[in-house]
Amino acid sequence: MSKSSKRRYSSSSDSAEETRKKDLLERDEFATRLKKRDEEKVKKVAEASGKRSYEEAAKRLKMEAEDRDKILPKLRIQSRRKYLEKRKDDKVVELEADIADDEYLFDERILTKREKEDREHKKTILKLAKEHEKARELENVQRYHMPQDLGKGEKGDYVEVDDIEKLPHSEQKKWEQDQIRSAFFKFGAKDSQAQEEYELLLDEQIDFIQALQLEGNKEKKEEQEKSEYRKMRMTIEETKKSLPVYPFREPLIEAIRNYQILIVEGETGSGKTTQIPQYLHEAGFTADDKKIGCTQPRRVAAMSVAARVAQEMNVKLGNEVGYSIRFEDCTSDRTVIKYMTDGTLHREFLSEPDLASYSVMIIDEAHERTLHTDILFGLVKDITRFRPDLKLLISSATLDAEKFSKFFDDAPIFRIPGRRFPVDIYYTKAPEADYVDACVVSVLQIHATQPLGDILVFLTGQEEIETCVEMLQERTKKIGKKLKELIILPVYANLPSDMQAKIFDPTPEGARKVVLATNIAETSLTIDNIIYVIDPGFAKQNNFNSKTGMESLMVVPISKASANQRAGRAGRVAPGKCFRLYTAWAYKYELEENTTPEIQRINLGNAVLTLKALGINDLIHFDFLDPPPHETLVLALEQLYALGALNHHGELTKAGRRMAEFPTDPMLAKMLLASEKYKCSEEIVTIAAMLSVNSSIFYRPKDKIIHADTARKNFFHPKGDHLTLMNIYNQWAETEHSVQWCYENFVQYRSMKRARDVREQLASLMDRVEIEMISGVSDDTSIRKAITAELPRWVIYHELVFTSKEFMRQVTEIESKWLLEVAPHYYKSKELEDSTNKKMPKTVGKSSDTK
DNA sequence: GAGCACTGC
Repeated sequence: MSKSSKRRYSSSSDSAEETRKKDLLERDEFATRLKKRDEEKVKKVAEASGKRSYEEAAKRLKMEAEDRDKILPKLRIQSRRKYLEKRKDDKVVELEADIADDEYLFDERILTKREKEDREHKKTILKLAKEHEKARELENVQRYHMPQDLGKGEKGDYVEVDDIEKLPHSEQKKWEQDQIRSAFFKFGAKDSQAQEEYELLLDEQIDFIQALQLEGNKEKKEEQEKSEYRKMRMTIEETKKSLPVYPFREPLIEAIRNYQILIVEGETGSGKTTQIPQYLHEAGFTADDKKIGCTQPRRVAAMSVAARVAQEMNVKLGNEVGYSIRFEDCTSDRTVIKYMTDGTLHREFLSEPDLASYSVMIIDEAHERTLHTDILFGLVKDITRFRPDLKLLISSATLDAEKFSKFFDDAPIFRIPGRRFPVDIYYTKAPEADYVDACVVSVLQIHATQPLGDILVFLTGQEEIETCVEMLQERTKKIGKKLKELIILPVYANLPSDMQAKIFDPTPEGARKVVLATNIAETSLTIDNIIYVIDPGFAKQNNFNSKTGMESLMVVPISKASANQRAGRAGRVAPGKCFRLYTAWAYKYELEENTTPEIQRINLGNAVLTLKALGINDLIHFDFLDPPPHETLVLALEQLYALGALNHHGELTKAGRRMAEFPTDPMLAKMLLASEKYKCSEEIVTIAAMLSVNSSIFYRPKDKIIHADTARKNFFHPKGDHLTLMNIYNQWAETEHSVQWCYENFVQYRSMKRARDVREQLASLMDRVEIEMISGVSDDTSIRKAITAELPRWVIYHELVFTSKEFMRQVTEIESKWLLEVAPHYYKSKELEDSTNKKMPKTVGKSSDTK
């Protein structure tokens, strides 16, 4: 190195040092501004409601109700006028879809009898809407299925037939109702005798052998006797006392007082999720304006549990008891019991790193080991060290408790029994080569030989399910009317909501329902009346290869824990049977004990950025329950450096601090920031929103593939998928977010609605990170330049996925010189020239998502 | 011409 160049090097390093210092200073200033903003917001909320006693609050509620009654007629006229001005049939349809979606949300725990009432109710609403009245306020009332905000003793115009019945149900209520129904099930000699002759109809059969029983702790007889009693209407108080957790109330409170961290081991149906926060509230843990927090892995769970607890405590949802999930914060300054999703708490850490407003934090369903729950373990463990007053409860199903206890410095384990019926487990004598075919045979075999009761089959994906549906339809048609009716229903996340809802329709008398489901039925959906489970033992799993940076979605054998969870689905209503399409030997020796936790399987870009923003610099030594692979962390850090979120010291830059505000992959966050420079923030926000609804925009049913694909071609943009996505969104927005439009174009309304929600959230976050929303100033090129910031390479792909082959999803063509413009710290011009000579892979520059 | 388990922010 020559002297002059050496000098130049050192001087440039000096200025780099200055830039770094300046950036860090700006970052801290930005962080201070954010904090101030948050504090002002909190202050405003507090001022608005003030510190009121309980009586005052009740009084105010009543006054509010009176006020509203006064202005209600006025509002009605206003809303009617507005409605007439902008009369669109779409609106009515949209309302219908909204209701359907909301119903779907809650239907999981809803009874068949109720569904009828629901449908009636929906019709009434639509009728009303069509009369051009109350449309607006109905929308508000119906949105969350909340009881109306009325004073005591008052009745609203369209109060639900039975307010209590309308509320989402907790596990416990479900249990109670299940008991009633189980009494009606027909298990009799008459059935099996009559069906013996059908066995001859089946040309093939699978030999199953019973190996063991998944133990239940309730005998059927005992429960059936009890069900007579249960049929009588129980008061809330009686119901609460009948829960398995109830006898443990005092010892549990005692244990929580004595120990800072407690592992609560309890099976489903023990009532722990709904009762423990109430016990703690009653025991005075919410004094001094402190809250009890409880995290759930799923949105629906957070909402429905909160609703149940509000009902039990006889308060309005959102006041003393509330929930907070993305897009929806249903809490107030009076909230003392707050249910939330684990991801929400993770985000909350950014504005309240010490959880100062909580006295107790409950991490529920810890055994599910979601990414957010795993990160929370490390964060809350850290906090308990400097906040001795914070109580921590880790609630989990059996088996994992010991592990949690060990992680949390040998915290004591508190065991609560659950309630479950026994499930007989059957294995095949020999391995099955084609498990889809084996499923079909097993279903027919059960249908022909076993007493009535619905069947749940676990398959791996949409295609498999569609094949299986076809095969079953064909076979049952051949057999004809000799067998009882078999209702075949598919369910997977990408299936439109109205079709999903069909699995909740009651099975007609004398018929049998068979539900073909993905893993969605393992935890997310609970279907009534399932007596038989068929488990081929496979699932699709996402895996991230940090060496290639590629994600893969492949069919893998499930774990023992997962197999037992599936079997348990048969024992909710009555004693059940689970048919495993693998051998007992395979179960014992080939299946893993537990599914690899998510944190070890996925790209950690966003997680690492959030942790950095929380001031955790040494991620390699962060206290993980199960640490992610070293390479994954390194790759995430490298990627953040490439995006300019970290400087070469590994410190968070100002850009990084801003990026951390977005609940997206860091690549997308960078793209959003870059839109400022290229004056296309509106467009980029749309694209980011569309990208984050992850490729479930198109609905592609097997029988209408051609139609669906033609419809898709209409949106094609020659410059790439990102712009195509923007086209789709804009066209949809132009139709005023029409449902009809979605149907016509084979676009999933649910996904589009979600994109709209995400878009709104991103837009407000843009304001938060001080970026103006600009549109229409720029052309395709600047939009594509901004996209380039997403990932400074030659083609921009949003995802790299290995399924049957390597796929780039969402591809946009870019020019190599833009890389230099966007990421000068990462690319040198020489490097680019060299590599442009190299032969590109075939897919480069081609659009993979829209052909 | 190919394909996309499930969540969550």
